[in-house]
Amino acid sequence: MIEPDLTASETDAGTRKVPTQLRARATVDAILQAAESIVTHKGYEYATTNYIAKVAGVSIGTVYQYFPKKEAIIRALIESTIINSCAKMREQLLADLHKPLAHAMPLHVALRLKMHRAHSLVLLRLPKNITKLSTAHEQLTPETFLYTTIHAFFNHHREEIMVENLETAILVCEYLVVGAISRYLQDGSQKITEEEFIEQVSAATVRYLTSSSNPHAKPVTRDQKIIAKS
Amino acid sequence: MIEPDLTASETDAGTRKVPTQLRARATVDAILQAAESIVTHKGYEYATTNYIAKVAGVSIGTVYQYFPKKEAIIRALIESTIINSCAKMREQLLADLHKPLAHAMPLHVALRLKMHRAHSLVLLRLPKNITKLSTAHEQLTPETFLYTTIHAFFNHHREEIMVENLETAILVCEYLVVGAISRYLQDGSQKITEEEFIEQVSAATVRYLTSSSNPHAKPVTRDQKIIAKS
Amino acid sequence: MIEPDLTASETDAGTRKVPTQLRARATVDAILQAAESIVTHKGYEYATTNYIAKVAGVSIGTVYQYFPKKEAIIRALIESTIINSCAKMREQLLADLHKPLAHAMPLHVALRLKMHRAHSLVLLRLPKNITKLSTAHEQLTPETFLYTTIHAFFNHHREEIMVENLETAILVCEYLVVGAISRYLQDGSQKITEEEFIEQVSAATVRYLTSSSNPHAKPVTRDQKIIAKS
Amino acid sequence: MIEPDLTASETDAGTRKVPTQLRARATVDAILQAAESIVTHKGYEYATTNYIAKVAGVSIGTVYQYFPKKEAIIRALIESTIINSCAKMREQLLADLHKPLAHAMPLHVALRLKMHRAHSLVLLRLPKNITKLSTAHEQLTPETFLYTTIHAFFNHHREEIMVENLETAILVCEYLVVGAISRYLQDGSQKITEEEFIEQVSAATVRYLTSSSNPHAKPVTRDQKIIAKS
DNA sequence: GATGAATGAGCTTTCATTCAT
DNA sequence: AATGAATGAAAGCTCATTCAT
Repeated sequence: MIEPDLTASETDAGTRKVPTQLRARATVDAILQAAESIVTHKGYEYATTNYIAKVAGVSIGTVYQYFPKKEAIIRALIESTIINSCAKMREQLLADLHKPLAHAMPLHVALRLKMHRAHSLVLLRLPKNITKLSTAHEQLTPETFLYTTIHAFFNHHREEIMVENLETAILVCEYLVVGAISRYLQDGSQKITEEEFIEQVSAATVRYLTSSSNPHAKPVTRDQKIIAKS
Repeated sequence: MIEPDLTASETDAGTRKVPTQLRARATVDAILQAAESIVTHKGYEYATTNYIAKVAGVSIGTVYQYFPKKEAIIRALIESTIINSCAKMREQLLADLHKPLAHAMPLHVALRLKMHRAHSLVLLRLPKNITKLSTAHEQLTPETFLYTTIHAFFNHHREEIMVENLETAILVCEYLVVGAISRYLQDGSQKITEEEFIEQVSAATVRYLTSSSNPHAKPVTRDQKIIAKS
Repeated sequence: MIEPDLTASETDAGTRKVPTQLRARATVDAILQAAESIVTHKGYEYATTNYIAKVAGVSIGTVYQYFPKKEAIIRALIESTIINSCAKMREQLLADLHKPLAHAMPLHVALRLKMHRAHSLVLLRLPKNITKLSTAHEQLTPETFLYTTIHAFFNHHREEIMVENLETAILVCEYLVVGAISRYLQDGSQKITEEEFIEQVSAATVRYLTSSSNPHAKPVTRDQKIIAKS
Repeated sequence: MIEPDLTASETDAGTRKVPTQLRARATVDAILQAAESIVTHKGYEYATTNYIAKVAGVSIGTVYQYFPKKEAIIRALIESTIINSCAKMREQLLADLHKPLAHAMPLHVALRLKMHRAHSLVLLRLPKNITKLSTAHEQLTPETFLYTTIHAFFNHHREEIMVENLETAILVCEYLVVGAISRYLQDGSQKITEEEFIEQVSAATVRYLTSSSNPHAKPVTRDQKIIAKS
């Protein structure tokens, strides 16, 4: 197991509870890491409780001391992965708030791709594929967690965006970006480099946002389009 | 497929074998339909062989007469679903070949959405989530089945498309359209109507294809395209 | 397993379902017998599903083909034991209907003792000790099953019985007889022979029934008592 | 018991050991009370060692400091319950020694009912249902504990009792009274009030004891008794 | 002594698969 | 060919017990 008193020196005069809690925390982390590792590298069907315990280096009894049922392990895994990933994405979104869309978007797509690559199965597949989990996880999605920040980000670029309804724009961008990343990751065939993928998807998203939403109605856009088309 | 030349034998001048083979075909279909129904309405975890047999109205022994293992049922289900769906899409793509992109794309997105809605789990989730199946199904995807047709379709609209590399354009469009549809279907929240979704995603795709690859250069892009194309 | 076509000759022209059902019936019986044997000879705590299957000579899967959960095995065991035992007791009670109480009672007590000896754990201990079973088995007791017959029996001897309230008499007799038998069987110490036990308990019951219910009020009885006491 | 001479050591002139032992006594009591509470209110199957520890407000390690195995907790619980209950019953039996049977019996039945109601599961069910305990507990029964006193009580009423063999009379009375109480308590149906139950069972017992052993012989019985006694 | 995290044998139950009929 | 009873490896989970702190 992981060293139980790594930080014991700092609270040596503290209660006995501290090392206890540290040890427990380490155990929980080991279990969650084992679960993620198995799900990612071998597939959800291999994530049996006994195997998770084995990989985590603890006994099955210990697993059940911290998680009442297998479902709870997966739930916790999804939760912590989403929270961690979203924290990073939120950070970046805020950092890039003042950059123009065309600069910020590729950075955002790149980070999201990185996040999804690292936790692809957890972020994309587990929540919706395990029927038992679905109900409880309807709001536990990266989208929900990021919504406020994304909204702020889009709002900050409101003038660049030609789509009338901002809500629709946000939603469709989410569908496009996350959907494309998801397909890209699932599609093992290396027909396109990561850099190009990021560039193309960002470009598509930015164009979607910055062109007028109705290409047949708005004169300004129409002109652009006519030019492009001619 | 299990009996690839079954329809061929139907023309065998009414031997005693025909009704037998017809019955076999009916049994196989019943099993596949039962499997799809269960996967779609109850979830993959409910698709046990015994339950599939029950829903199909045959005995478990019969199921194993036609499919050597459970995996084979799922494989056949995916295969037939993909083949059927792709046949329809191919048909439409060819029918719309002569319409401008901006007209054809929404029709295509709408049909794909319809196909995925009907067979969402089969088309999107089963293949990649059942680790054991993945290996054998790397090429068994709608994309592979549709590739030639899609390529023809895009080629036919080559002059409308500003993206230099057509392969890239095709790939990215697939990622965007299928990805977005997949996310939309998984996202139960009805934040956007189907019509609007189709319109927005089509618009995004068309703009991606028809805008110049460098969104910052104004009219020059058109020249670039001409240059690139010449 | 038990010979599946023992009686096949009689229904040889019958459906294929008959041997099937016979086989299934034999399996169910084997399971129930195994369960009773284990509960009786080793104790309820040894009645694990795997061990029951082993003793029954079937696989654990087979057990679960006939019983949805362990509880159901025990339930079925109690049920069939009670039904069989009560059928025999009912028969005897009716046969002895016309004998005077003092003759019929020892016969009844003897049979009940025999029944309880054979199925002591099942009849006496399982139903009330397994918390999960209690609820469903509140009316599934030998008393409930025998009530009508016992009532008829007592009614037939109404004139011999001095207890005013017949319901009370029946109830108290049940408590006394079954309770005493239960204690006798649990008490391994052979301080009294079975014959004497039967005689004494019968005597006690008959005296309880045939003496006046209020020894202080009824003159006839009182006289008897005064005589006895003097 | 675990500390059989604890009360003795309390007189040890207040050494440092006394508070320690007092605490130990309190801990043991807390554990036993927790065990009884769980067995009584939730059922034996809920009496896990961890849960007992929790209810007792001590750690599982502490439980195992006082009891080497779970069995020992149950054993001690039965023991202390029996000892306490029997002490009370012995007291009353001696107090009622000089009352006539017909007066003393209802009082005794009432007290026994009260004792059994309070500790029904412990007194009646635990000892015999836990196979592992049975062996060691063959003599650890209320009957064994009370035997001397009951014998004295019956002996004191010897002239009232018509049953020739006093040992038999005592045994059968125990079977009848305890058995009936046991059934009455298990039978949740309130078909009879407690008062009436006590009255009826007492009456039955008294009649059993005070009637001649041959119910068909009229007054002769008395002579028999005199003969038997002389 | 006291704590409670950790252990692991063993329980209930499921389900893909086999095989006698 | 069709049936469905039977199989048994393996899953999820419990709980008496141990042991480092």
